[in-house]
Amino acid sequence: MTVQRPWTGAAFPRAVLADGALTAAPRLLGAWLLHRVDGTWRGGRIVETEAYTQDDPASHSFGRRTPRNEPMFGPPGTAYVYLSYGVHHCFNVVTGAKGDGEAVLVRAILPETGVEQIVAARLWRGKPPGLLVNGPGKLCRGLGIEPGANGANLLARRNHLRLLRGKPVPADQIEVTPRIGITKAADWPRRFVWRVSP
DNA sequence: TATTAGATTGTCT
DNA sequence: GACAATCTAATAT
Repeated sequence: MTVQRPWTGAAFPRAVLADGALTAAPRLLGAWLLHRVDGTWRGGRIVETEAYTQDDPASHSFGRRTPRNEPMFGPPGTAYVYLSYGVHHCFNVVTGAKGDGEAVLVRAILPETGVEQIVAARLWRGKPPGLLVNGPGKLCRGLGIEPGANGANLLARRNHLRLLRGKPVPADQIEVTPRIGITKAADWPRRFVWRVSP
């Protein structure tokens, strides 16, 4: 089934995000992430997430509150975008109550609208990328998410960067694994993947 | 096919 | 000054 105009859907429920990153991360699978660039919506359903909480040594919010991690302490539904390795940007959905330093890193989506633009944006030295936008850096490049989106409200209807409610993914289709690319708390099972089974 | 090195810059110590 | 929630291309096998 293909949804023709996903951007007309309802915003993702704020209450789920307010419940915290550990609850929200699996619930965000199947939700729609959409970004309007030059009048065209790019996006698709989220298929991979990671949870980061304040008591987590791997989280940017671990320890003290700084200018960089400030958005993570904002209200649920806020966007947190940061520069990774001086090269890539990564996109998070802030969770927990305002004042809690929590977020869910969105690592991958299934491109379902604006696919041509996504593919074009990901061109790298003339080589065409695969269809699945897997990897947080590639996701931001493909969707055109930039630092300007940092702190934006993802649940506001008029925004260009939006998070919409999707059909919840059954628990038996969710795989839980350790997170990718971290050195601290590397064995914590806080990565959630929507196992796309045929 | 698997492993490794290099890019590149904001942030915090 | 060290390091990082990554990605790509090159090299080795």
